Amino acid sequence: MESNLGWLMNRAGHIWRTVVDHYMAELGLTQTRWVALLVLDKVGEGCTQTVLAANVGVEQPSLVRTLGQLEEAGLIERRTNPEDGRCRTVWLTDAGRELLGKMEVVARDGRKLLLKGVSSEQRKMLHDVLEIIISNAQAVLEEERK
Amino acid sequence: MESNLGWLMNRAGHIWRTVVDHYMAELGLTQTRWVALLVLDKVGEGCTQTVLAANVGVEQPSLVRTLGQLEEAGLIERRTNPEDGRCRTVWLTDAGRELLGKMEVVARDGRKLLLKGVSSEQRKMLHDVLEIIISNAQAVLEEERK
DNA sequence: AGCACATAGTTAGCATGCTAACGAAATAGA
DNA sequence: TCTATTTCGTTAGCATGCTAACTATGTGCT
Repeated sequence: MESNLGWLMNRAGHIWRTVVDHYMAELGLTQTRWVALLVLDKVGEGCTQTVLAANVGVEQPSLVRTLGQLEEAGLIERRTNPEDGRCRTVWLTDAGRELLGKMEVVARDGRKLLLKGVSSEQRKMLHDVLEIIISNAQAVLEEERK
Repeated sequence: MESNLGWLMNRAGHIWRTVVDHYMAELGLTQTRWVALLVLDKVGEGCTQTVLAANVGVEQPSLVRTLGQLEEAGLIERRTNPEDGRCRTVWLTDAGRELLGKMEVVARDGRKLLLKGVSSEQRKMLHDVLEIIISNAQAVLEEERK
């Protein structure tokens, strides 16, 4: 019954990303890159790479590579931070902002397809439960780190 | 509000796997390998590699590598199929079955930690909603394939 | 029977995730 | 003040996912 909830969580998360990626590919973006862009927009421009990595859900070195690619593609830029020489802040370029507009349309359309047959009540519950699970997981990982 | 449901789905699926993996590592297993073993058990021994790959949620070549590793570790074996020379069926060895027993304990404990604070009603709804989403996604991918 | 096509598994090579280790800059403590 | 530690970004190298292409076997059409 609930013995495969973890299993379903994984499948659902993975296949969701695959579907959206299918459409994002038409914009010339790979999964890694559009995820980074969307999260940058969500977190807010000017954040540090560490903060961005944590929100994307990858380790810093993984993000460094992706940001390098996005920078090379002229979608973002990294600026040095006068207040803290260790950090570099991340910003969208005009081209990046323009692309993001298109991406949001794609993400919304994908969401609509994937949530077909799911009531608004269920959506709300899903949202809440997912947040609980993520919070629990973070607590566990935090605890284990010691 | 619901604009980041896809985002949460992904995070939750990913972090769930990370947490369980944390404990599975103590059994000497990597994420890829324990997932394959659990799914083999769920789908049933004697299935073909294609069926197993579909259920694990990876492409065949990815699974081939993993099965090679599991076979080398003496946890599974691949047998030729007398009825269809193209297929090879996958079976657990005694060592594999024994390890699986331990893995199920780990998976159950992990699930317990991750679902803390989630009511049984919410669990049921989560289960149903995830199945709807997966089903929708499969339909979309199927459609796109044409 | 024979030829085109489909299917299962595999191999090769690329993309992307990770950990480990490093340098530069900030911070804390003697 | 100056030394040890922490933090941020990076590089290097390994593990694992993917697609493309190949071989072997089965299937279907003529």
